Amino acid sequence: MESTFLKLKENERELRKSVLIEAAMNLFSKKPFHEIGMRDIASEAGVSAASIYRYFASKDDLYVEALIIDIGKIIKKLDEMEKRSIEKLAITVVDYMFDQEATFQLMCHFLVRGEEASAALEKFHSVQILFVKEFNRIVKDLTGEKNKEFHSEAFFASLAGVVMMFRNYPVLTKKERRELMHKIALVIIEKGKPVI
Amino acid sequence: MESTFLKLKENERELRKSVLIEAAMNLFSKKPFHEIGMRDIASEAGVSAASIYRYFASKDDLYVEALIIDIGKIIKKLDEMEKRSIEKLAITVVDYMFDQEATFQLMCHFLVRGEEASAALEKFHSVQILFVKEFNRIVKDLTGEKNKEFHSEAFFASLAGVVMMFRNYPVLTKKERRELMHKIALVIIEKGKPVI
DNA sequence: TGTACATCAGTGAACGCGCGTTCACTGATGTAC
DNA sequence: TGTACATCAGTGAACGCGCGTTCACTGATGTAC
Repeated sequence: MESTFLKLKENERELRKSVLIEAAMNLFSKKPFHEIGMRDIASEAGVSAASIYRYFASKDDLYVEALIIDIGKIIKKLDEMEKRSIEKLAITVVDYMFDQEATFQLMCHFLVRGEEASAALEKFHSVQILFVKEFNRIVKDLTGEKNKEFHSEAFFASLAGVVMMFRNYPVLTKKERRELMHKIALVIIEKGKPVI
Repeated sequence: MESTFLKLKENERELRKSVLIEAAMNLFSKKPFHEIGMRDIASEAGVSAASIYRYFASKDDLYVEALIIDIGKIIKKLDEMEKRSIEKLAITVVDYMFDQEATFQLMCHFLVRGEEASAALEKFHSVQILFVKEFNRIVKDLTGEKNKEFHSEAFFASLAGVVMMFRNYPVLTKKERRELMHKIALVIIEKGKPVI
């Protein structure tokens, strides 16, 4: 009985956390990443900034948990993808990173800062490893080949680089940028031909 | 006579600018990118923070000019490379981005922030286009093929992605990370085989 | 040669702001006896 | 049933700090006549 109550409370706590995380994720598409502060997230969620610290140790801690949930969604999306092919995988990944400002910004936020060695960064590193493994599994499932592990790592890293490089590419419209990224993604996976 | 004096003055001004830029570039390897402020750059250069604003309109303006100079150096380095091959090109690019913290951070700084539309960002966009063209030229010179333009774009973007993804990859030592990145870079250019 | 003026590098101090985070407190709910 | 106590979500206000940038000013150098 007691433990059930405790569990309910724990669930409720998790729910509250995810409300805060979703508020943050919402904001990312409304406001430039670097202009978002704790007060913004709080008011988006309808609470005070101080409240957030009941649930997260720091801003980076909230961010890393947000990214974890988001990565879970990507993995799920890739797993449930219909008519799976390596081309479709690439397009889906590129589109996700292009459209979900939150995902991309959070990913860069943690990837680009090295050093520092905070608790949040350690958490991120665990997720990073986990994601690489999951992505590798998905690629393996798809190709059936016993390809060496670093191939799928090369694959994802390349796609990430393409999105980073061209998501704000000048002159082009958003639509053209998307098409360019798709084109390049297909170049990357083009089989049996020189890549460059 | 007058115009000579004016020119000398202009030269001196450019020299002073480059002193500030070099001070900033120096700092990037000493201190995490996001902890560097105008006062740091100023004291590294031996002037006051206010002085910087005699030469640069803003922090981002200084940064973008620093990046321009750095990109010039990369292009020069790639052009002067001995025993040129596409493999060596890849390794050189990867190493440069891995070792020159300044280059990598500045590149990400401008690539990741979109929107905003500041004067500095517009400057960056010109350089971005210019760099893509130069890099394309180098790749073309090297391969001799009439490869389509987006191939060299795919190539560089992939390498950038690899560095972003693995430069702080946990568990591994710095040496192992470098080796991993080299390995992946070679996978990316591996010809006549499936990329993934 | 001397004097008045213009130019501009350089600066210390301050402005103004916003940030992440903490504190002391309230009030609601559940628990113990 | 009532009372004392514990727990904890939530908060307004403040802390403390550092940032990019501006301002009013000094002083050196060059120019004009």
